[in-house]
Amino acid sequence: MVRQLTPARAGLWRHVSRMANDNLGPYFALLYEVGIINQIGTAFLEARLPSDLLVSHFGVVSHLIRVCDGATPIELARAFQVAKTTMTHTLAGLEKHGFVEMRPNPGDKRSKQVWLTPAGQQFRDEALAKLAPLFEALEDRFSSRRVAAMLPDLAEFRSVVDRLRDEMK
Amino acid sequence: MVRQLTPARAGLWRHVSRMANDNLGPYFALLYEVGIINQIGTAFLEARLPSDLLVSHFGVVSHLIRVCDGATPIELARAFQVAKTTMTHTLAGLEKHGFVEMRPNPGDKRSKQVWLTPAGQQFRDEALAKLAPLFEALEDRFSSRRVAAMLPDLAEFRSVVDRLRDEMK
DNA sequence: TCCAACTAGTACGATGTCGAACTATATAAC
DNA sequence: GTTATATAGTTCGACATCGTACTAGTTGGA
Repeated sequence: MVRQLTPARAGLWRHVSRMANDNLGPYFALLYEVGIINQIGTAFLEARLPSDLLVSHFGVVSHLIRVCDGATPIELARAFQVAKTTMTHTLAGLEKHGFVEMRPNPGDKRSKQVWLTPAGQQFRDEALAKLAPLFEALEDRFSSRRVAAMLPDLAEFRSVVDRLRDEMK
Repeated sequence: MVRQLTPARAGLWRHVSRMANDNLGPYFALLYEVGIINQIGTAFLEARLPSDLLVSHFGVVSHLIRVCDGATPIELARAFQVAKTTMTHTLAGLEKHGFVEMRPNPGDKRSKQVWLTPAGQQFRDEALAKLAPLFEALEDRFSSRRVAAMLPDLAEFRSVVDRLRDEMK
């Protein structure tokens, strides 16, 4: 999962972000930073997962543990904002590994429920354990307190963009 | 390019971000916000591009205009942090549209140079024009000044993670 | 000079994600 | 109750991205 090309880390938005002369610059710059952080974060996690498992698999298992076990595939698709066909694919992978179990939804015969298995629990625990030293190293260079301080503005911006997206659909 | 599923906008990291009880929370929460913003930003732009063109095409053209016309494919691949095979594919698309022109690199017979055509210029101008009203709407709800204020911390975090990534490779 | 190691670019196959189309079930309107 | 519409999930085909493997050309050290 590690990229063939190592240097630079530019990303989609760097270039555009230099357009200046108007007020678009900061928005593009934000998207630039955000794109890279997302990319690196995903790559970090994925490099510490079994080779045939992706961040999406980790995410689903985490969701079942933390938010609600027995969620339906469509709920999961919405939670992760992916197409439902993509969730079908992801769940098939998890089922093949024995990390989740699909059961019929007693309240709706069209639907199913996704339940975590002990193996799925273990998968998530191990992934988190492998991630720990990484976050310790991070803490030394950019404290979680500083990150926490950035969160409110970032969340508000996200929320604004999210609503704007729906309105402009 | 508009998603089949509209609601929620959760994303990869929400779930994990609630693990609490330790200092990992803020990091995961940041990755969650960042993932969504990136996703929405890309979808916004892509929805305003001709249907068979992606943000990557827009990015390459912007790069040629703003950073350096006549760049080599490998330079572009590094700049965007994608595999060189991906850049080959992207450039083929741009060439098919007549937006760029591939010429031999006079200094290295293995290599090529990518040059923008007038049509490529126009493509970028039109894309930016379509984007303008969107950013005006944004300005009303979350000013570019506020975004600019967020940038230094975000850029530093990005830089830290970027270096960490190389060290832990 | 010559050869080993490296680099630029492409071809190919694998895989993840998507939208469209479909089946089965649910819901709402009449 | 019947029928139209909406929803859950799958299958399928399209396509973007990736890694591997290859060719052609470059570079640096014996």
